[in-house]
Amino acid sequence: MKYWLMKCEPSAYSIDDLARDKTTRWEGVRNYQARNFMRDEMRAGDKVLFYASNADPSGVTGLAEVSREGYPDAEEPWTLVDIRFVAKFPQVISLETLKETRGLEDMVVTKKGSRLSIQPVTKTEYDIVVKLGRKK
DNA sequence: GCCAACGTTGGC
DNA sequence: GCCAACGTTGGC
Repeated sequence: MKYWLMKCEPSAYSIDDLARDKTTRWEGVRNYQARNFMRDEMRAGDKVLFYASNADPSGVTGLAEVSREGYPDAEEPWTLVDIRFVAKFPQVISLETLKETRGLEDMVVTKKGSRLSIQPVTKTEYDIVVKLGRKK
């Protein structure tokens, strides 16, 4: 079981869209490192922190999981996965909060200049964010 | 294989 | 909307 953070601009696709659709094809990733994670490491059932980038505020808006493992995009040489809606947080866990939270110091998304749209997350980090997300 | 130019991402 | 940081491209 692995844990991931997947970014998307809410103007393109939001947690509400995922809640409505239940599952979606994670199309359009055009970065080799992110592709390699999808192609080589993601497994069905892996847990996903759904992150809204370029948002107000940017942050984790909910949870998802991998519902279909990496399969080839129509456009070579890219890969995609499907993800399934799990939960929407009652409030966004903002990037600022993530940066201030003990235990998340090494989380990729809190690092300056981290543009990778699919990032590995440790179980510890995942659990901390889920705990934050469940708080009212 | 270097690296300048260019395009994109994403916080602010 | 700005622009720093980063990834990619392509000439050499």
